[in-house]
Formats: sequence, C-alpha cells, structure tokens
Amino acid sequence: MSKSKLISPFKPAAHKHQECLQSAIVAAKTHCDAAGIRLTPIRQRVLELVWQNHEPVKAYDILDKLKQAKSSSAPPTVYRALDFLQDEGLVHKIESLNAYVGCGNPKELHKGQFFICHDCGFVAELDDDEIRDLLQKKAKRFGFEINDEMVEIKGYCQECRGSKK
Amino acid sequence: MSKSKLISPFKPAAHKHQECLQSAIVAAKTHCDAAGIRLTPIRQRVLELVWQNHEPVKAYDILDKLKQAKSSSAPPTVYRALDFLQDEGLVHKIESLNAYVGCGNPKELHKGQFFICHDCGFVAELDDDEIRDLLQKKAKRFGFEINDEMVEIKGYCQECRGSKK
DNA sequence: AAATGTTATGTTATAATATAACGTTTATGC
DNA sequence: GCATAAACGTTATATTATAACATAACATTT
Ligand SMILES: [Zn+2]
Ligand SMILES: [Zn+2]
Ligand SMILES: [Zn+2]
Ligand SMILES: [Zn+2]
Repeated sequence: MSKSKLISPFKPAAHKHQECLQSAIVAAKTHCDAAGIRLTPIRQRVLELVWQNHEPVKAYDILDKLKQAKSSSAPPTVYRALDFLQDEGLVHKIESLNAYVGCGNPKELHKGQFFICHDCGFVAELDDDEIRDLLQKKAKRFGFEINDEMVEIKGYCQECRGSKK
Repeated sequence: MSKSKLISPFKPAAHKHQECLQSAIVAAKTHCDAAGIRLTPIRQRVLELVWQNHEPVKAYDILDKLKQAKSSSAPPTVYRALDFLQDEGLVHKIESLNAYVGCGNPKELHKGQFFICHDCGFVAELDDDEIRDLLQKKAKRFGFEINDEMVEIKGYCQECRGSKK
C-alpha cells in the first residue's frame, strides 16, 4: 500500500506548539524503549531543542543553548546526539541548510520530502510513496539502485503568500 | 511541452572524457558570449576543474589545483568563480556533498535531479518535468509555492551493481 | 562484589567549508 | 583618456563538522 502523509504540515503561527513538543518527546521515549536503546538526558535535551519550533535548527545554536546549562559542552556533544537522533529517525537533516528538524512520524524509519518557506522558515514534511515511486521509475531506466534520497523544496507557504498580497 | 532528459548519463569507465570537457567549455563560451558576460581565465579554469571528471568536486580541491599555477590563490577566488558558474547554470552544487558538478545542458537554466553512485562517485543529471510536476502537485495541496528545488538521490549505478555480483 | 566489556560522555585540538571586508587591478563604455 | 563597474587579490574570520583519546556510566559475567 502506497502512503502519502503530510506528516508535519505548516502550522498556524499561534498553534499550541507545546503539544507538538510533548508528543515528539513521548514518541521518542516510546521508540527508544521499544528498541532497547537509551534516550539519555543529553539526547532528549537536543531533541527538545530541535523541536523548539518548526524551523530547521543549526547545530551550533543547539550548542549555545546546551552551554547555558553546562558551559563545558562542546561540538561533539551536539553532533553525537544529532547522529543518534538521525539514526533512530527522530530527526532529519536538511542538507541544503545544514540544519536539523524533528521528524513528525518517527514510527516508521524514512526519508521525508521537505518543503521550506523562505519567509517564515517553517518546514513541512511529507512522506510520500508517489514521489519515491517516480524517482524509482526514473532510476530504473538507467539501472540505478536507490538507497538514499534527499528532496528539499524551497518556496513560500500559504500563510506567507497571503500576507504578501 | 514536458521534458525529460538524462542530461549527464553514467559513463562507461573508459569513455572519451576529453570530449565531455571540450564540449562543456565550448558551450560555456557560447553561453557567455550570447549573454554578454565574461568567462574569464579563472572562471574557465574552475569550470575545467569541475569538469575534470563526472564526480562532484570539492571547492578546496579546486583551490589546491589553482594554487599549482598561482600559489597565492585563496578561497574567495574559487567561491566567486563557482558562484558565477552556478548563477549562469554552468555548474550545479550537490548540497548533500558540499561539492560541485558541471551541468550537461547549460542552454536552459534549470535545477537538475541528481543520481550519485556511492561506489564510483559518478553523478547522473536528469532534467525532468514529470518529477517537477509531481512536486508541484504535492505542494499545491497545501498552498505552497515552489521557487527552488533540490533532488539528490544516492545509490549504486548499473556498472557498480554489476561488479558487486 | 570484582572484573570485564560496552556505550556514552568529556575534552582538546583541528579539519573542512564558506564568507566578510577592503584594497587594487582590469575591462568597458563614453 | 577617463569614469565607472566588474573582477580579482589579500587577510582575516565565520561556520560546520570530525579526529583522537581519556574518563565515566552502565550492563554482564564470574
Ligand atoms: Zn508546533
Ligand atoms: Zn520524518
Ligand atoms: Zn566524460
Ligand atoms: Zn544541469
């Protein structure tokens, strides 16, 4: 069965983001418990910082925040946590921005397709087999076997388009 | 009319690459002449270095080669030339590798879709409206207006798959 | 509990990628 | 020629990411 989920939609500016954050943390704990791996305090803290909003977050911005609690924090602290979170599908890296966003559906490991607004910075995540199938079809024509895919689309979200009028 | 071009296919290991290079330089000169802009010696040299093969080339590798001719070359030399070449559609950046490849069809300004082999490093470039249209369709569903797109696919090319058997 | 293996973190240093800022040279149009 | 803009030179610095090795925390076996 082919799926097409708008996992993380663009959010109204004033939505209850605390709920997004809470459910992301709960989902992460659930995932790690089930997988028998540890969501350590550092990892959880980094995940919270990635989820501080719906914009991609930079590693060194995370580091700055970590330093507020523990001034000896260093780049490896952040990058290790981000690597862990990415491996577990809790966070995605936006390659074209060198920045990180929380995954809205860590239950199934996947690479999403991302739509990023130039104005407000929000990211929407899609998990869409139709896109994957099409890429697969194209690849097949020249015998290419896909094992990783990055789709990052920039533009303007509905809200920002409206306010430009 | 919808286009789907495999602009830069995966090449047999021993193809006549000199011809790829030559035609890229000629195409670049033609383009710049027509546009009334200058393909200066530095820019041409950087373009040649990007086209040294079909693998993405790193900015600092280009810099090292430039230094062989002129030891005072510095990062801005390379990045300015790369910026120019990208603006003119002669070169594409592969965001997920922080590396650059020559465009196989600079006649029409576009963002390609890239297929990159993990083993041999070769890049194939596609310029495909079917992919664009699908992304457009997906974006439309939540009111997103696309103005930039990045599609980078990693995997194994036909040759490398064959040799693994 | 002691010993051991494994995972996670601390710490220092450095690598790799990219841009800012400002001065100088070179091309181009008048 | 001369004014202007474009390109380039140069130095410094910002940003992003990893290497390398030491220590600590946790789990397993004895
Ligand atoms: Zn939210
Ligand atoms: Zn996701
Ligand atoms: Zn070639
Ligand atoms: Zn191209």
